[in-house]
Amino acid sequence: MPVVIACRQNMIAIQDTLDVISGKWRIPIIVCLTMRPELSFTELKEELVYISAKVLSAELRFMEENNLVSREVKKTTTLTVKYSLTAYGRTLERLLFSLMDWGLTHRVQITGKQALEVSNEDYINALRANLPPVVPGIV
Amino acid sequence: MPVVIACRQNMIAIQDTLDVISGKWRIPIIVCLTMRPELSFTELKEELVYISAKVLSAELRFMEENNLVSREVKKTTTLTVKYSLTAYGRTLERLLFSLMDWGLTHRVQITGKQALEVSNEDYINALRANLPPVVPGIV
DNA sequence: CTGCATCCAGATTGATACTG
DNA sequence: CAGTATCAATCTGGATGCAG
Repeated sequence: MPVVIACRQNMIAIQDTLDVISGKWRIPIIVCLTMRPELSFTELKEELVYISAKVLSAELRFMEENNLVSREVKKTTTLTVKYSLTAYGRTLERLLFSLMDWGLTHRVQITGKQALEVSNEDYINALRANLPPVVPGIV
Repeated sequence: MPVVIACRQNMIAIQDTLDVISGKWRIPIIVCLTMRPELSFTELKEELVYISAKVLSAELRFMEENNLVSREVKKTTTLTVKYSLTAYGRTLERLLFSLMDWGLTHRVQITGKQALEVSNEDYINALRANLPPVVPGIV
């Protein structure tokens, strides 16, 4: 039996996790909500700089369905909605550190340099232009 | 300063790792080469069941450029090329177990069931139809 | 303010056919 | 056997405009 069939349960589990954290904005959203535990839709949108309302909305709903984010409507004078990570959502933190550690090592492995230095400006431009600020041709 | 800017170096590191392991076939390829440490192009293609030669070729070259896979040409009577994980490629293993653990927990969290049972046949059909065998609407 | 609907562009993956 | 080239489909993310 092919390995890809025999190991399917394990690979599906890995893929499930990747599905939850893949995409252009999922990691940034999680990091924002980690650093600033409660944010409104507009605050999140400003933190994320170039995300569109449609995409932010879709991502937040996806994360809600996955129990990672809680959505709380505040009925003050003006309607606001507060988003925050659930306790379960915070279990992703350890995983993100593991991913970060490997990624930092990988930069060294591939480029021989200690870390990638990206200026604020370059990073903002990369976000706008929809280009990841990575070493061209590698990674 | 927006969180997404202030934390850019960390997020880039996470994204670097995700870029290396994301995509339909990267995880399956790594798992195949873990279970069977040396495989030819055709053997790999058979293990992966529905991958096309073009995609397999592109993925292997990408992984070679990232030092994860080594490519060795054997000049016997007939040309064969053996692929295997490098020592560096095997450093991904720990990460994959972390991803797998979270994914298994996630299934329980979302569906309330201990694990997803997918038959060989269903999994093969999903590979062919280009559909991940996941819970519809969730994950 | 908080989103949804529509339409659209670019990237990813695949099918098919062909080469050294 | 080990790929490459070309063309097509599908998927993701985005721009714009509108509504509760």
